This record gives sequence, C-alpha cells and structure tokens, in this order.
Amino acid sequence: MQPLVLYNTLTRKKEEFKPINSPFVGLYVCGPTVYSDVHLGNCRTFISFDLIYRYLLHLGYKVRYVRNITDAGHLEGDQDEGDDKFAKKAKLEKLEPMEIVQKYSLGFHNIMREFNTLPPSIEPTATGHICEQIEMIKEIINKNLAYEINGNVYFDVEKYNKLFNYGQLTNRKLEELLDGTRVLTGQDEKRGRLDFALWIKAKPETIMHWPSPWGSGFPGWHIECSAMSKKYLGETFDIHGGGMDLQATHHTNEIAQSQAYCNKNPVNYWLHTNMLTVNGATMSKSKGNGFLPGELFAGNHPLLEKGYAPMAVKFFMLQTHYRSPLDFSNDALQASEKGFERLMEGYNTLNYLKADSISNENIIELQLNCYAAMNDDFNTSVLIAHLFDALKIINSANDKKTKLTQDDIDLLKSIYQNFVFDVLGLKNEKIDSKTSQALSKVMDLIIDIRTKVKTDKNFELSDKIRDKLNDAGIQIKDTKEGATWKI
RNA sequence: UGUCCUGUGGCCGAGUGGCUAGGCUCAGCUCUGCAAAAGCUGCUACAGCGGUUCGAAUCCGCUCGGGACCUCCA
Repeated sequence: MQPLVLYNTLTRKKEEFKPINSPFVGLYVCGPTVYSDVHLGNCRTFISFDLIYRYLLHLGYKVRYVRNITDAGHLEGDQDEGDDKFAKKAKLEKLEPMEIVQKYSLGFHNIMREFNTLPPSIEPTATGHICEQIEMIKEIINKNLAYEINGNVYFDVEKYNKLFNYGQLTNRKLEELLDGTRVLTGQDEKRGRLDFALWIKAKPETIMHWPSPWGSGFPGWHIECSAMSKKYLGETFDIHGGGMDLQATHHTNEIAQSQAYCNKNPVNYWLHTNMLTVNGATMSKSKGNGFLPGELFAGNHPLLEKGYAPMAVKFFMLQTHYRSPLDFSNDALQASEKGFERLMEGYNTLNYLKADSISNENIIELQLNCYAAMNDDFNTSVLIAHLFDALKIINSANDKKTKLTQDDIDLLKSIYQNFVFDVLGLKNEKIDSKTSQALSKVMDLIIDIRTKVKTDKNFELSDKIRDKLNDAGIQIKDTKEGATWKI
C-alpha cells in the first residue's frame, strides 16, 4: 500500500506523512470564535478535519487532537482598540461575556454532534490559558522581538524577519507584504505596519481583562494558539490545520510567535481547507451571507427549496476534496442527498445478500482503491466514487447479475464499516427504536393484507394502499421475494 | 494596480501528458399487472487563441471570465 501523502501549505507540495514520534500524532486545528452561531462554512472546515482525524485513527495512529475555542481577545476592528467581540455582543444581548461564550460553545457542540463529528482530545480556551500567553509574550519581549508601548505589546515583524522568514506560509516576501498594507494612521503607536498586538491594554469600559506585567488588559488573537499548541503538543508538532482564510494573517503570525519564542519551526505540516461559497462568494459573517446549519436542516432559508438532513449535507461536502472550493446550491445538494440515500440503501441490501460459491468480482482491489484514494491527500471524491463501484456490485449481486462469495460479502461489509461509517463518519439516520418497532409490526400487517389483495388481482385496492403509503412517506417495492418497504 | 488560486459535459465534481472517475438529471431498454427499486445502454466535456510534443483537458504564453489576499472571518 502506498504511503499517506498530504499537501503541505508550507512547501506547496504533496509530502509523505512522517510523524515526529510515530505512532503518536499531534494535530492542532483552529476552532471557532464563539461570539455568534457557527455557519455552514465553519462547519465545512471542522468536518474536513474530523475526516482527517478519523482517517489517522483508522490507520492506527494515536492522535492527540487539539481544537481551541476562542473566547477572548478577538477584536472587532483592525485598529487594535476597543472591546473585543464577546464584550460587544454581551452588551448587545445584555449578558455577561461568559454567557455569550457558553451559549455559542454549546450551540457549536450541538451542531458538531448533528454532523456526527468526533470530539477533539482537548478543547482548550483562550481565557483558560492567560498565564501561558503572558509567559510567552514575556519571553518574546526578552528576545527583543516584541515591544511595549502604553500597556500594549506588539510583535516586531521586521526585526523578526531578519532572523526568520515571516512570509513563508504564503510564499511572499516582506517587501511585497509591506506594499500591500494600508498606510498607518497618525495615532497608531505600532513601529511597523505589519506589527500585530500580543497584548492589548484594557480601557475603562473593557469588560474582560486580566492583570499582566504591562498592566490590565487582554491577549491578542493570535497568541492563544501559539501558547496552547505548545502546551499540549510541544514546541514542534506534526499537523496544524485551519481554514484557508486564516493562512495569511493568523497562521503567519502564529508561526512568528512560536518561532520567536523557541527558535524552532513549530509545525511540520500545515493543512488548509478551502472555503464554502454561496453564489460564488465566500460565506462569511461579515458579508452576512452565512447559512446556519439549523436553517439548512429545516429548510427555512430564502435560498433553499427544502430541508436537508445533516448526513446528506455532510455527504455533499465530502464529495468535494477539502482543498477545492465548494459552491452551495440546491441542485448539488439534492444530487448528494439522492446519492447518499442510495449508498445507505446498499448497506441494507448487503446485509441480506446471499453468497455464491464462486465470485466474479475483485473486492480486494476495490478495497485497495479506497485506501489509495484516502492516502492521496484524503481524496474523498475518489473514495466516494469507489464506494459507488461497491454499491453497483452489491446491487448487481442482489439482482443475480453477478456472483459474490461469503468472503466478498464480508469484505464489502468491512469496507462500508471502515470507510463509510468510521472514516467518512456517515451514519444511517433512523427513527427511535420504540416507534420503529411498532411501525415495523404495522407494516408487516399491511404488506400481508396487500399481498392477499394482489393475489386476488384486486390491483385497484393494492395500488391505492401503495399510493396512500407513499403519501405518508413510506415506499413499497414489489420484488420477487415479496414486498419491502422503506421510509 | 500587485500577488496567489481558479474556469471540466444539463447540474455537481475527481483526474493523469496518450488508455478519457463518480454522483445527480434526461432518454431508451430489461424486469414488472402497473409502479418503484435495481441493472444495462445512450447523451462524452475539459473557457478562447497560440506554442512545446508523435500526442495535451493535463506543460508554457497571451486573452477573457470567476475567486482569494493586502480590514474581521473556518
């Protein structure tokens, strides 16, 4: 089997994955800023990294998956002044900032559960790691790569760039970056245009603030990830992930801080997921074009024709490779929903498939194809194509058009288990068991009656039963072995 | 303006210098009392113009279109 290869933003190449200390793998992903509901674009990123986490686990790695929750220090504007997003929202909703944090953290977790993602190993918060951040800032000041002015601490990008390569993650030179930056306003106290805040002084109206060597204040946005990744994964760890939009600013600054602090390259592989777009434009909070997952499930959004189940939405996302942009549309969603249901139906078919003594399918090769797809930078599009190959074989066998041995059937079951359920993290959505058991008995009865009616050639009545059931969302299928039903 | 990414059949989406995924839709066929489901068949694409090559959707250049970054955003 070919090795796992992943696309590293740092080198702009696909590279073989070699953990620092196999079988242990350190994975850090930038989590949400919990001052508002997560939108679907946010979800795409976390679903992508859930897939990556799941596949690494499937390969047998012992993964420590750290995904932070940003609950402080995220400023509203670009001037490094004023209150942060939580305090602002708190004032708006007349709540404590920590109530805001709690509300949206819970909402985030609920959505992630609906999407059937695994919880990370550690989910640290910025407010829980103020000391670690202060310690890191102190050390960066000691190294002369940050400076304090009036209770604010800034990172000195130009000085840092003399020692390291500041623009390495985006493959850009400092001069280019400087050219692209807005001119400083007169009252700005930063020395360089690209300098960014590590610590921000509290104003009298600031609600969330902590004591520090530079007075009362709160940490800048980027320092939390440097501090927490170092604490839980070490000075250099394997994989750091996040959305592409974080690459230029947040991750670039994160590398700078970490490298300034410990003189080491903090991360071996940087993975970035592409954006979810609506009508070609990035879904973002500031544009106000964000879909909330709840709206999508319920179908109560102006752009939606109907609601879609979480698993159908997830399948829609997984049909596109994580590094490609994904545009949201009703047609695409409907196509995915249909395909997903067929794939799931295939698993049911598989479970009552009868084995033959000979086989004319190569299931082992199919399984290898699945691994090959995933090992090529987690190519879920290709993986899903192979799963549909499996589906075709299953249905053909069910129609007696091809033959499978018991070994083949068992291997197909294991492919479903490993790839559909464990790696892609999809599940068959079913109604609760009590109702389901009762319904099952009722349906057995109805089918029994209808079969009698059919043998009496009373097709008018049998069709009526079928149509009425169909109206109720239950579909009857007449097969040679008798009728079956599904919701 | 600059830098980077991108443009695939009705829709969505992989992809390698030659053997041309997959899903959905549509049409026909098989099966069926009729449906549904499933299977089979068909629709065969790579923005445009040049160039490199025996051969390019895949490499290079230009043009046109879309997007990202330089403000906050997964």
